Amino acid sequence: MELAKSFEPAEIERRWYPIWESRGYFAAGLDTAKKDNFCILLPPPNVTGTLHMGHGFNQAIMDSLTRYHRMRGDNTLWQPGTDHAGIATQIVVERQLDAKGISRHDLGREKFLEKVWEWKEYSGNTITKQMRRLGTSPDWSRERFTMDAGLSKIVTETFVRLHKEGLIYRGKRLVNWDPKLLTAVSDLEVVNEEEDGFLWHIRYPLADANGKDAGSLTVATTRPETMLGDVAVMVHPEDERYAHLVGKNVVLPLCDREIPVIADSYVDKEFGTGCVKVTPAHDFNDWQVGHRHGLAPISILTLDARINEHGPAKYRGMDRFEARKAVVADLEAAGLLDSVKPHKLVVPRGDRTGVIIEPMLTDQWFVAMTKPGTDGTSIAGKALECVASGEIRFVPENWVNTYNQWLNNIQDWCISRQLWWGHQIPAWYSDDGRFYVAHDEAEAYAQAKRDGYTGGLERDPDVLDTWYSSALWPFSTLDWTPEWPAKSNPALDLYLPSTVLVTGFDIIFFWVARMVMMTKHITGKIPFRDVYVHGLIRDAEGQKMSKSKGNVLDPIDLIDGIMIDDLVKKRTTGLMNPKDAAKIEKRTRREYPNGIPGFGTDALRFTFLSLASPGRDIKFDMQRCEGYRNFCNKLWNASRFVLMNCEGQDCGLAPDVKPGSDACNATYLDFSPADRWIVSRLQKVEHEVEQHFADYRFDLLARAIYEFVWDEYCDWYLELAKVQLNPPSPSIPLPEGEGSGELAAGQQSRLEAQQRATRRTLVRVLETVLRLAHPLIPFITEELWQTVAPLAGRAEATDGSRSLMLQAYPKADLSRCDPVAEAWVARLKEMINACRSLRGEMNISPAQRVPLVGAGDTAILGAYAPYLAALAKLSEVTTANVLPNSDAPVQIVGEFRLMLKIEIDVAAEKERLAREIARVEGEIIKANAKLGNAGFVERAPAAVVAQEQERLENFNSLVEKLRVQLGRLQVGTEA
RNA sequence: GGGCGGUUAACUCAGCGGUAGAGUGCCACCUUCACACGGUGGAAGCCACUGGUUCGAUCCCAGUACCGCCCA
Repeated sequence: MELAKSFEPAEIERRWYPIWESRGYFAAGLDTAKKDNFCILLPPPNVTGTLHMGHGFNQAIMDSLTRYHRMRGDNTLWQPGTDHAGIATQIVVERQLDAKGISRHDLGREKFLEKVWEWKEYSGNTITKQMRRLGTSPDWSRERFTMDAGLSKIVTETFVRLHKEGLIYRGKRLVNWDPKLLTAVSDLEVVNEEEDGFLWHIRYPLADANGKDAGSLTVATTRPETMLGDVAVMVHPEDERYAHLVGKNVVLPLCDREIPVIADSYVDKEFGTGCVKVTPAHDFNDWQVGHRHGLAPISILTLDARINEHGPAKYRGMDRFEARKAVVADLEAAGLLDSVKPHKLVVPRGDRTGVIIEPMLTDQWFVAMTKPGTDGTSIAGKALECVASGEIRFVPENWVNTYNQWLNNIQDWCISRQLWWGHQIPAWYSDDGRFYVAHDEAEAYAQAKRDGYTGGLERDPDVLDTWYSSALWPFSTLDWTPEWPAKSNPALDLYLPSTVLVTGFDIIFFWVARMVMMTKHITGKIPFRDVYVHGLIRDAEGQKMSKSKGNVLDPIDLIDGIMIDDLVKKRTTGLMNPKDAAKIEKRTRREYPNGIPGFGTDALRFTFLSLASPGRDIKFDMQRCEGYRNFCNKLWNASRFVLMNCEGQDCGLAPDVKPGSDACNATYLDFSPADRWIVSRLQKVEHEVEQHFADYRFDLLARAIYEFVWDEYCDWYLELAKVQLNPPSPSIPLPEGEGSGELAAGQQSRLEAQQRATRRTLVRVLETVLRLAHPLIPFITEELWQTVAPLAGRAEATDGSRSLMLQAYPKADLSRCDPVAEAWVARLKEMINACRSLRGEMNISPAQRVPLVGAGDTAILGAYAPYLAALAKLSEVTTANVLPNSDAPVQIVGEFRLMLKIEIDVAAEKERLAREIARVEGEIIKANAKLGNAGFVERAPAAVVAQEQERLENFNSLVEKLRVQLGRLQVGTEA
């Protein structure tokens, strides 16, 4: 089959993916006899929409690892699935309903959930379709969803267990409350950011038994409206200014209440007036203070953040911001407002809604993080231990700090959410305030009965934090059972713990730490051995990609390409704030005036992997993507070349011929130093690649492959092979002693043996490269391999029923490294480069062939001659013991001197030589200085000193020859 | 306030105790029979700054500046 002239990815991708999938190549390996098992859990994407660049990046890494281990013959599982993403998904669906003027309450819980399930089907399918476009190879037959029946059952089971152990509890606590969503959220779902605000100084008059004006205390606050819920004023115990007032009362303005002045070291004497109001129901720190001082909190806000019945009648029903204005105005009217100053403060906002989070006193469920369990260790303690002991390893390891720091300061985890979409909490309430945590309603009733309660039970309407079920992912997706380990299955036995978790640092707390905690606590096993933490994909300016900024890229658009109008439309529809549209459109049109060209999946994947340097975020650079698309094209065309030269030819693959065997001798296969060199280099690359996979250094791995293919195989070996396949034309004299003229029969057969060896090397190296690169760029390699492999003797069947996916991954055979051949080629390259740079400096057109005279070992020069002639565009190569006396430019390569026989500008050549002499003299001065330094000679390692001496000798000999050459020019011109 | 990372060519990034690298871009030449998504040659860097350790520092250590992130 003739290959297209250039690589056209679209059709190839469309064709291969269904073949791989339908043939079951992605299926989990369940061979219990194998000792190497490799498993990756897909961080389940949220069913809130579509995949973004971060997913593409994350998945390119995981798929490369999976394909690599699968080819290595390991039992392999890449476990896919999606996350119900409680809040996020509920918001998406609510917004859709909103557009039709319907609220979720209009529908009712049951009907609303039906709508969400519909959305889940749609979104889930979109995501898995996109993953397929990325060429990912998870075991789709094992796809899970966090709200599947099986996973839900495990959620209930763990909840009941933890509750029984006293590690899940219900309590009235101050929690982060989102007044828009009307639900509690966890600490992690609150984003604290500094914003501009004000600091109000308010005077609280001292209460005096006689009713006279006894002065006042001035408190500073950023939230004046919360004063309605004040229960005290506090000062620092060592603050002399206020010491005499501690224990007295002040009158709370606007409210008809007296509150005490207390002393607590929490107060910062230097901040504001050194005098702080205490509002335990609306501030986390004040809650602690109130608790220490036995002050009952007064909650003044309703759940939607309006003043409630505990506030003065005037303010009741006002929104918190409206109330703030009213309170400030009234204080001012009363002459109690001392000052208002601009002030920067940290404002907590809900990460989903952006509204200001209100600390709110509510009944919620919590997981106890630091309370010792029945085995004496807390959940957080276990998570710390797993990492401290080295059972779990972070890559790069500095993330351990982040992990430890968080776990060492962890608060109990609020897991209840006042939402509808999610796992409903398995707790049932009696009419009289008792509750029963059970696997199901029947069990709850049984418990109630034993408890002496015979009335009705009502299930807790709340659902669990979406991360609760995510925390169970490492074992819930493997169909863990409550009876485990008595009842298990092969996947669970083989793949818990999994090998590596590949994730961004943004979810170390949300997800990674919680998986460790829950998996370790419930199963006693760690969830995974390695945590490979990669950076975030940012846009070209280093900005985080977000819909509202309008800088998101869809990985599919980089694969297929997109017209500018479509891109603008995509970026500007469905905005939270439609006002951004104009700005986004302008920016997009400026950045992509012609839209985005399609690069294909392989190029995109290769780009992601190349950019995956550890410990840093990625500014996504489309030009890099273009460069790697070009690389794919290069590989494609190199394959075309090999096929053109090898298809239908004898590629030296007679069945009984193995490298090193007797049959592999000069009469059948005559490998040149160039052949042996490329094979030698190949071993080194294979070796490097193995190391880079083990170290998760995908950037170096991609580069090793890139450089081998382009710089070694294409730029050099293919060019050298052309010489071997097309014997030198008679115009280039053969080395001395071999003569020109008719080839003798023996020479003819030797030539054939050489060409056979060349073809064999061409095709075998290429075939190996395709296997080597397949985990990174699966489509192009598969397509090419189908044609290349039969020629390389790697595939018996040529009907297309075999796949590169199932081939063995190349393994380095370092005994095939060949230093002699490497040195031979290195010197040849030097000579060719020397000729090329001479040509360049002499401004010789690439089209012009020029003659060369070489002086030095004539046998070696003779062997190099045909290669030199072809690669340096020489019309003829002659050898001589002494270079002719001429003005022609000369390059010195080791012991060899190469002269291009051309007419030149003598002045220019003299200048060139002088420049070169100056450069080398500079090096000589540096080397001499070094070697003249007693400290260096005495203390530096002998090898380093010897190396320096050798350099110096080389420079000295070079400069001498250069001077001779320059001298000859001067003599020549003077004569 | 605590912690982490970054600063290397115009851009995006590797690297590393002993000769500073790649891709893209730029300049010149070349449509040579795999590839113009190409070839050959070339220009381009006080490796942020200041000290220290060392025979030797872009690299290790300390500090400074700037940029970014996380936590409180």
